Order: sequence, then structure tokens, then C-alpha cells
Amino acid sequence: MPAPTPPPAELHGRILDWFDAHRRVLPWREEPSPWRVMVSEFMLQQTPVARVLPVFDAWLERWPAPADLAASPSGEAVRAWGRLGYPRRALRLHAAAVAIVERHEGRVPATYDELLELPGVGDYTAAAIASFAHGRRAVVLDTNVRRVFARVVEGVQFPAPGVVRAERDVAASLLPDDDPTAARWAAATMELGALVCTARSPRCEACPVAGLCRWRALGYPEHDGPPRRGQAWHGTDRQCRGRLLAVVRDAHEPVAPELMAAAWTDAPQRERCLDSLLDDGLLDVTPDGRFSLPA
DNA sequence: AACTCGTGGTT
DNA sequence: TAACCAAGAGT
Repeated sequence: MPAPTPPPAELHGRILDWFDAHRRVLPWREEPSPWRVMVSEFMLQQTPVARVLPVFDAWLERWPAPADLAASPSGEAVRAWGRLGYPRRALRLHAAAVAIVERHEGRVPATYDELLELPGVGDYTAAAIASFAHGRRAVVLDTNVRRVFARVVEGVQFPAPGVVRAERDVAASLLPDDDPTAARWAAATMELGALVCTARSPRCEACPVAGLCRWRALGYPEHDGPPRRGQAWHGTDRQCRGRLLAVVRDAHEPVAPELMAAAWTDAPQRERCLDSLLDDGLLDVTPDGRFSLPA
């Protein structure tokens, strides 16, 4: 027995009107060129808006087009990425810029399928660029949209760990028919999740669809199911890799192994992480055995 | 499908 | 303070 779904027209009207009144002013929205949108989407993968803003501005000033980034060493992208986290994204953005020059004459492609072929572009990012940069109809399913639909439509506190078929069907069925409205809808549902229907303490008193929300109507039932696993950090390879890469990123000449050893004392783990950083292409070794960002 | 991969603000 | 979690992708 499928869940009764709120009338789409009312859902659309309320959320789109709310978006027009409350949308944030963001640099990739005010001037949504495809390259700017693409850079913002890479940076925003698992990273909050506030931390992206300054890096985004510096990045676009230095590399105003894909060809500009493609012509720079990948290590420069890693350095400019700074402390945004998950630095392999910087490498993938660089590789995507190279692919755009090689396969698309230096212009960010407009179709979901072409975008999906680019390094670092998965389902979400392909849909987001197609929608926000090119105004095309696409099912944009990020963590915000998933949470909004889980609550309003399904009546549960949190979405499943991975995107489920039924969930994609719901999102597709709610997507407005025409391109421009679908694109607004994607941005609006994301914004609602980011500003109102937040994970920890949702601001239901400010929500335009509180009266249509199934989770609210059910009395806010707590998450029921397997506990959602957190992300371990202290002592992990991620922490080790982050510390090692930071040493090289903040240096302006190749770093001697002794300095790397000072940054992480557990030798087996340090060596394992150095190997993985070299393997990922985040580090290079000079002929005399020092570590640098890749050329 | 489950796991890995950074960083730092918020609670 | 420790836990949570943020516009995910790749394997």
C-alpha cells in the first residue's frame, strides 16, 4: 500500500514560493556559468558552503576556464584546494578539466550522460550541473533533497543509507515537467533541506510545507532501523594522510622524510599512508627521496 | 553493498 | 567533550 502523497501542485507552489523569498545569495548562483557551477559542485561534495566560499573565489580568479586549470600542474590544484578536505576531489577536478579540453573543446558538457563520464562526476553532480548550469530537467538527489522527501513524503526522520529505487521514483514523479521549473525545483528542495529541514533540529515553524509533512503528521517518529554509523577519525589513515599532505602542501620546497616522520610517529601507518598518497597521485617523490606535490 | 576518503563547525 | 554531519564519488 503506497503512502498517500501530497498533491504535487501544492507542494510545488509552496516550496517554489518559499525559495523565491529565502534563497541565499551564492556566487555560483548569481553567475551560474557551467564552469563556475561545476567547480562549486566539486567543492561542495561533503563540504559546507561557508568553507567553500573563499576557496571558490580564489579558484575562479586563477582558473576562469577549464583550459586554464588543465594547463596547470595537478599539484597546483591540490595546493589551491587548501583545507577543504578530500583532496582527491582537487585531482579529479583537474582531470575533469583535462577531459573537457580533450573531448568537449574546453566547454563543460550539458547532458547528464556526458557529464557522468567526467572524473569525479557521479549521479548527483551530473544532475546538478545539467540542472543549475544548463537549466535542464534532472533528478537532483543530494542529502538535503533526500531528507526533505524522506520526511514530507515517506514520514520518516532520515532517508536510507543508500539511494533506493522507490526513492528515485518518488523524486522523479515530483519533478516538474518543464526544464526551467524543474531546475528551480531542484535548487528549492535542496535549499529547504539546507536551511529549514535540517538533520539535527528542523525549523518546522518556518517550513512552507509543514502542513503537508507526513513525518510531522505522524508526530515526528524517531529513526527506526539500523543505527547510522558515524565517521571514525582519530588514529585513522584519513587523519594520517591529512596530516602528511598538509606538511607538503604548506611547504614551498620538497619535504625531507624526517619531517614527514615528525608529523606522524607510527612508522608502519605512516609508510602505508605515504604509499597510498603516492598511489593516488597526491604526492610525488623527488630523485633525492623528498616529497612534493605532483607536477 | 559496504567501505574508504578530510576538515572543522555545531551541539 | 565526543559525536554528529556537511551540495558524494570510486571501488
